[in-house]
Formats: sequence, C-alpha cells, structure tokens
Amino acid sequence: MHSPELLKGTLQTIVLKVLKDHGKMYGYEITQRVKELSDGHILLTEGALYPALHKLEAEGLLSTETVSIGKRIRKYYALTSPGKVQAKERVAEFVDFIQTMGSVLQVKLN
Amino acid sequence: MHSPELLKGTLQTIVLKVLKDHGKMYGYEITQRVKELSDGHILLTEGALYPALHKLEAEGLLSTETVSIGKRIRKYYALTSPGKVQAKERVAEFVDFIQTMGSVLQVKLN
DNA sequence: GATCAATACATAAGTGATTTATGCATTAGA
DNA sequence: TCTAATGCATAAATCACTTATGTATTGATC
Repeated sequence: MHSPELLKGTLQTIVLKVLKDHGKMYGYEITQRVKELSDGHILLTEGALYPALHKLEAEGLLSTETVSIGKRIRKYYALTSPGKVQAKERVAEFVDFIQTMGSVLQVKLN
Repeated sequence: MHSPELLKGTLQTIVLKVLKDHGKMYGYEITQRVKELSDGHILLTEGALYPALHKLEAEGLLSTETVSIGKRIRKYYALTSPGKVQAKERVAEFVDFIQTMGSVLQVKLN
C-alpha cells in the first residue's frame, strides 16, 4: 500500500462508485472488493469506512437493509437515486482532478 | 477550483515537481506557476505553502537563498540532491496511485 | 496623493477526514 | 483450542490544510 496521504478525500468516491458497479454490498464486502480491485494497494480501514457509510446514508445517498446470516449480521448498502447522481459526479470530479494534476506535474496518464 | 479534498497530500509533490521543472523559485512565484499550469484550478494558499516549504527545507530536500528586490524580500527555494530524488519518487508514487484508482473506479485516464 | 490590488513573507487557531485503538460477537480452519 | 477471518461499531488522537490575521512594499487608478 502506497502513501495513504493521497487517498485522503477519495473514500466517498470509491464507496459510491463501487456500489454503483456492484449493486448492494455490505461494509466488509466493500473492503474486500476494493482490496481486490486495487491489487492489495488500497486497504480501507473500518474506522474510516463505517463512519463514511453512516454519513452517506444520513445524507440520503445510500439506503440500508440489514440481513441475518445465521447469527451474524450484515448491513447492506445500496445507492439511492441521488446517490447514483453523486457517484457519477464524484467520479467525474476525480477524473478532472487527475487531468489537472497531470498538467501541473507534467506527466502522461495512460 | 474543484473540491479541495482531493488535493490533500499532493502539496509536497506539486512543490517538489514544480521546483524540479523550473529551477529555483520563491513562494509567491510557486503559487502563480501552479495557478497557471492548472489553468486556475489549483490555488495554493499561503497558509499551506509556507509551512510546507519550511518543512521540506528542514528535511533537507530544499535549500534557500534570500534575495532583496529593492526593499522587498524574496526567499528562493531550490531542490537539494536528496530533494531531486524525492521529487522523482513522489511523482512516481502519484502516477502509481492514479493507476490504482483507475482500476478501482474503472475509469480510463488519457 | 489616496486608495485598492498585487506582491511577498509569516504564524496561529480551527477544522475535519482519516488513523489508531478498542470493543463485541460469530464462524472457519489448523 | 486457539488463531484468523468475518462483521459491526465508536472514540480519541493525528495531521495536513483552511481560515484568519499580521506586516510591509510596489504599482495602478481616480
């Protein structure tokens, strides 16, 4: 995992986009999916993820559904309609940011 | 200027790379160059820049030279040898980060 | 010749996302 | 039977950065 400094501010974008691509997921599942997609480079910590999920839910971007698997609980999160819009906007914003950084750092992204 | 959240953690990388590309520069000049390169999207604040410069200097990555222009003072910063190495590493790290994020967000950067 | 914007540095308090630490509980594997 | 993995959650601490403030010079505008 590379310097976590750069990761700041990307958590919500990641969560929203992953949920958009994979449909409803529970917290732990998100951490695993992101770990997979990033080839082990991005490891979401629970202390960051759960509060983020709660916040997105409070903002109406996510809806929840709690399911019991045996005696274990899973809390599924899914995008609401505004959540889908936000997901798109956040990704676009990120791409924009990358383009700008590319100009400043004079690097080619491909 | 887009959401400043994403900018977090990139300040040192920007400063190091800009100094690498343009040689010695003073603080205010850096803010202007970055503004230019980013087409007005990235506006470095003095409250962030000056402490960052001082920190990089304290770490031995930058050397300084104070010059008087009339009665006004300019403090020029330049990369030291370790600073040049760091500049390269930081940029590489950023490119790496972008690639990883591209995978997670499933976006093409070009 | 006064006033405002730009130039040029600097520091300190406050913010806020994230890390680190901790807690509880179930399930699978060695 | 003990450890790792699964699964949730919260609270304190950290730390980069924003916002606010301060000082001073220079150029432009009216």
